[in-house]
Amino acid sequence: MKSYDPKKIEKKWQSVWQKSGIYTAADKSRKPKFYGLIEFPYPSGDGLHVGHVRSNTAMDIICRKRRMEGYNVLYPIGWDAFGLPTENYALKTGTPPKVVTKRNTATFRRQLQALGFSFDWSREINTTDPAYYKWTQWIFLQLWKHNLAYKKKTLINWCPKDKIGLANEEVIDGCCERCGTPVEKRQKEQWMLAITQYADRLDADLDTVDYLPEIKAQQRNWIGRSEGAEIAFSVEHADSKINVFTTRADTLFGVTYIVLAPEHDLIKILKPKILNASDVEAYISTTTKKSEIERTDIKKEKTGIELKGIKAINPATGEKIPVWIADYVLADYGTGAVMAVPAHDERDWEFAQKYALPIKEVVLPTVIDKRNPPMPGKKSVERKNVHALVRDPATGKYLGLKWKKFNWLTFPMGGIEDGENAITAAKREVEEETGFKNLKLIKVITGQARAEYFAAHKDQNRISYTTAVLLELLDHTQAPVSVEENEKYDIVWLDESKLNYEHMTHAEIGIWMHKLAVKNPAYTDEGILVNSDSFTNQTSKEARGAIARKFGKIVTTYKLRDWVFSRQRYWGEPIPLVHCKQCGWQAVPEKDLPVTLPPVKNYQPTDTGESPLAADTPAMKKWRTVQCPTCGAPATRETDTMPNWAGSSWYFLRYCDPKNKTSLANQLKLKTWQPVDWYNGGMEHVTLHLLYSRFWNKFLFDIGIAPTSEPYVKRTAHGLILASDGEKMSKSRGNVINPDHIVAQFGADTVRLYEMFMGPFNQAVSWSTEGIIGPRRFLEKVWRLQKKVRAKKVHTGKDGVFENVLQKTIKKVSDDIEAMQFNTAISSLMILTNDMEKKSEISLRAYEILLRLMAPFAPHSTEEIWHILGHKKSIHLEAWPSVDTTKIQREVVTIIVQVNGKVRGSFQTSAHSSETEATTQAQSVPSVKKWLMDKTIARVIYIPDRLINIVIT
RNA sequence: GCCCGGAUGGCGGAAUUGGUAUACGCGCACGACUUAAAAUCGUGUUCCGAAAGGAAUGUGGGUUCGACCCCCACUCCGGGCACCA
Repeated sequence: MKSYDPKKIEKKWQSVWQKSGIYTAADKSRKPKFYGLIEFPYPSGDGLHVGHVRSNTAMDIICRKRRMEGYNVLYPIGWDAFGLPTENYALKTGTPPKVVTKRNTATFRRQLQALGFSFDWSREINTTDPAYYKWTQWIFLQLWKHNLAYKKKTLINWCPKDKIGLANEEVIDGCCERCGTPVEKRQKEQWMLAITQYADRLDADLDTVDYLPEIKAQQRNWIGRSEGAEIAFSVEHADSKINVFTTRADTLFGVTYIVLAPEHDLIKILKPKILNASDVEAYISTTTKKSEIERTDIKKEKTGIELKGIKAINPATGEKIPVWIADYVLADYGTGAVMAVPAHDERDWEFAQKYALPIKEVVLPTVIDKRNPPMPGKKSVERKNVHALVRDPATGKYLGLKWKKFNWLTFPMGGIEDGENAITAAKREVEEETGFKNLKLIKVITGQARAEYFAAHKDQNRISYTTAVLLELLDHTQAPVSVEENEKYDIVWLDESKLNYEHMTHAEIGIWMHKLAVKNPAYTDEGILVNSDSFTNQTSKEARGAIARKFGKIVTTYKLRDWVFSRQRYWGEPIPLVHCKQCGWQAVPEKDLPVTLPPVKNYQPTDTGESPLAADTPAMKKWRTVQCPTCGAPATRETDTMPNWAGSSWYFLRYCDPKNKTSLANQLKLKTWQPVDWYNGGMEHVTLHLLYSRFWNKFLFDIGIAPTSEPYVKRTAHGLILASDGEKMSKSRGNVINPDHIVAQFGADTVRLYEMFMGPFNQAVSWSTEGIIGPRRFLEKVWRLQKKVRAKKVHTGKDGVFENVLQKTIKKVSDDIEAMQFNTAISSLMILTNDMEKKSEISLRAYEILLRLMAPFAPHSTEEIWHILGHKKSIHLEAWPSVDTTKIQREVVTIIVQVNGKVRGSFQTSAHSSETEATTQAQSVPSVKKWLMDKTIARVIYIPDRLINIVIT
């Protein structure tokens, strides 16, 4: 037997597979189809990353298993090759992006092939190939024809370093996603795609797909669906109305002012009436000059300015309220105007506090005393109460009353009488009940709380509206306390840890403690309405709908914005439109597609931010000048290009028919392969790319091209591979692992196994240079098992006691691959291998089952052994082993014996023993006996075939 | 601040979802083979303890015959969103 030498066998099999085309997907087949997809790589100059290897191997294992299970599998590969790094490289070196791309894809192709992925290379695509981007342009034209693409002068995010407009999605913490430079705002005409028109479906249809829950959550979060109400506030002495969007219509009676975004249109209309117009203008100009980071910095203090002379009218109360502008209100969310309810919104509270605006409470926190709930049928009495929280600064303890007649522990408390406020009432109660009279007010714990309970001593239900006041003891001087009061309770001092509903009688205490703990006292939760006219005493939920319907209308808004689709760059798909002075924007006729990128000398965007295609050179002028397709007059091409999200928004469709010259893909072929059954990729793409491609697919579905409304049935995500220092791999840190090197050192099969074994697939893991030897040793062990195979070519039906282990492994590996638990699948293969190694000989049948189970993980070495065993056909065309579940059950089982929950021994017995049998046997186990001596058995818990727990007293 | 994850030996990580915690791999120690080394194989490897036994899954409580797993409170780490009204 030769020794295992991956260098000799891997190249050989790769070229055999390539020549025989065993991974080529058949457009026509009687087998069921399976479409497995990975995110096609961006062929960067750095070459393949070990992270690519991880995700590609995972889907490769799944696809290989599907083939063995009898599926017609499509596992395609291509290049998402438009984009900035290539263009920047071209800029630096003068090498045309086309050339760079060709070189990089060649490297990637070689690297991917060296890892033995079962891609159907005959379907390779490249987004920068004019034959491909012809259809990207075609799709754009369909969007344009359906009014989903429009040009709009808009404030865009501008990166001064890259000189490029960025989509909101490409701005991270106010900085450019690529280079980290703070982003500026610039006015620019941009092509936009109206993705917001699909917002509702993009959200709702998530219910129909099988994505990991966290992926759905992130998509929903990004779409930001929010149901609320739009309410119009009329402006005094003006025709204009201010529309606000709110999710809390129940707080309408608490609105004390209105705030407009500085960009709000109404400001210009109202300008003649604004008394302080010049100050207002000054404020607006300072805010628009602020950078995105400054403006959205949540920690900064809010600023604003009142529109003097303007009053809005609260439609619910008829009150005249001031109108402000402030940059904490976003122009492009909702209506760009908010109704401010400082009592119930933290931002409004902060603003009101700063500018001394009134605060009106309309929602009270409500508790029902669980220990003492209102009794149905008893009459209800309302009371206004005060609770006095008195702290002794010397000890930090709080004054409490331990009642003698009832099992109560309370604060000093009582009703607020006529002529009193909460503070005077609190001080009076403290003195009456405890005698302490020298008290300092710390604060009124803002607002009332509403509590419902049954007052047994009065046989009535109480609804109390209680204010809590925090006081501090100045000294221990005590006035005499009446005999009557003294008989009621003892004074106790309570530690802060006792201030909760478990120890104390007050149901409201949780509210007090919460309010004491937070800085911002606005009550933003739901409750019961007060001061709200006919809505008073309704719950927030009831009132929200009712008020919205009475004073406005119910609407849904989204955080999602339209997609900025223009880039002022060279290395992207030219937007296929021309502009004619007479006819306006015109589509390039379909027969003239693709609009190809002309060669240019200089890839540098102009300082005004125009694409190199707009450069003032004769060659570019010549490229730009065309005839208007409608009137024939001279017209000009659009010089903006598409973002690199464009090509990846529909590539999964092109794979179905990659060479089609007359349509983006043949309808029959699309129907054969769509939708993608399983799409795996990085978490970093689950918001943007996933959303954009779902949008394009939905649009293509609507116009009858894509066969399904959702492109992906199932979406999973892999974790990152970090360097051994736990940091991200990067050239600058010098901690990058090059797949070429490790393939050369250990072989592709070892690399594949290691990357699948190193940790849970969905979690980030650090690369370990030491750990990779484990999988290599494992492969060598499997290799050496060859010599233990008894009687080659003779199969027997079963393998005795060993059969059980074998069947369990088949089940475990099969299940684990489906759940992407590759690490435990490999672990169970190792266990089986270790078992086999301990035997003096193994059956050919058992060995071949092991090889077939391993084939998706280690395709080269298993193929080689398969042929050494005498097979002529590829192992990858063999059937996946099936489980015989009857053989998983064992006849003899080990039962664990516990005494009082602690393991004291175990015994072997036949399966399915009765409880009585098991109990008798358990009691006779020597190591158990001594624990049972002189003890009475109180109870026995028996889990059949597993465990018995004897409870003694 | 909000929403998702996560915390288990020296290290990466298992645990049938409430039933023997630490599978599998790395590392380490000792042994075999060898002139020697590498490779390979064998044995051991959570902690305390000579042993009997005890303790232990981030911390503190709870439910249970029994908790890594469920509940409550908290600490730390990672990811996403972030003035979204």
